[in-house]
Amino acid sequence: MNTTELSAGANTPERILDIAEGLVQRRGYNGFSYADIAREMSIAKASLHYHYAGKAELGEALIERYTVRFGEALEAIDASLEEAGAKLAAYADLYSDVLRGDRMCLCGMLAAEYETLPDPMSDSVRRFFDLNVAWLARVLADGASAGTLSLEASPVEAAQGLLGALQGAMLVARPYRDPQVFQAVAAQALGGIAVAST
Amino acid sequence: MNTTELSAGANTPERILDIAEGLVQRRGYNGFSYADIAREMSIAKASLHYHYAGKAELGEALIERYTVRFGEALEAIDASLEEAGAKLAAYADLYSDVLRGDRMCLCGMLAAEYETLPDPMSDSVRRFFDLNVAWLARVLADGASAGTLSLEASPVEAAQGLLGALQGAMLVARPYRDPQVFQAVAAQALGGIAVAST
DNA sequence: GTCTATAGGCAGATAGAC
DNA sequence: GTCTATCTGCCTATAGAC
Repeated sequence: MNTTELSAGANTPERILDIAEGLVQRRGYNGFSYADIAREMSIAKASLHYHYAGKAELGEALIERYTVRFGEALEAIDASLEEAGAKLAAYADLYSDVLRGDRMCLCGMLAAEYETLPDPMSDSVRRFFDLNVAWLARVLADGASAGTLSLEASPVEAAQGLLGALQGAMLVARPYRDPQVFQAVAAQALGGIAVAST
Repeated sequence: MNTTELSAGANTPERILDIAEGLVQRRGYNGFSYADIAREMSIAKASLHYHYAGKAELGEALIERYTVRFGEALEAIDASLEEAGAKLAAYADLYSDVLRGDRMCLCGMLAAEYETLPDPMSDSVRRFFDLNVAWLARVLADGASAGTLSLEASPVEAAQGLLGALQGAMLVARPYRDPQVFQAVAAQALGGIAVAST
């Protein structure tokens, strides 16, 4: 996913989000503080509260921006690729981008911390997953009716399976600090569904 | 996995581990405190330090006990089942037990928080994964040479894929608070490998 | 072994000057 | 918008009585 910090000349609220996003993806919501952001920006802690009233509001903004970006990436895949298998491969690539710098998917990390999140944040995490499952289920159903994919479960169940496998791939790859582990896991998840690459 | 708190008459160090284990599985290492344990045990915070000098030592003890238990469960599977597919199903059941009470695998949770853990803890998490991958790779290789499983990757890669899929299944099931989601994801991960149920 | 008391630090957050 | 100063609360951890 294109979460890249091309924020050289970005405004302050965006730069805060960029830095906070990386911190959450690496250390989790409960593993970073305003002091971490302030240090990295060479700004005072108190200044951050001007842009985001509290940590909960910052967290919400983080998920909101991330979900919008992800949704746009999914639309871009729909616009540029036809075949379902190719779309799934592109989907997996979205995540392999994330792995650089020992990150996880923002919402995968927050799913682990789910029980400790403020309610608005946990609701937003769930919506991110809903978005992913809905998109995947549609692509899988299309592939199945076109005959290029074979599903052994319902499209929604298969979609949950794919999402889970990819999120899990990022999770277990962390202790090994080896992107290859993610690639192997992802390839296997996709391979279980693909039938013909035409 | 049988992590059940049958610790009615257990001694204090074990009861501390039981409660801390549940807290980490639900809230993460950075999401609980000595105060949480003390409250649940109706004991003073300071008393906990007599049994575990610091949070890091408690965390190490947690992973150590969990890994030993898990290893014993794997040995029990080896002792009671012959066919590789049946062993894999029993392995998945180990995790579905964990899900009760909105928990994750202890080490799956710690893998997310990996970058924030004290070194001895992160090393132990990695050892837990190594143990799992080694066991799974052996079972998969046995199944492949017996002809009951078909592998499209090396045994180790397939093992990583299976581990990742199951850990991911626990992760994405959390926002839905629905064990069925885990079951669907797990079934799909296993289905991608099974060939003949004889 | 468990307690009370407390140290010392860092968290998130606010007030008010500039 | 950003700063300094400060508040309050919780955290991990220790000292020492019982």
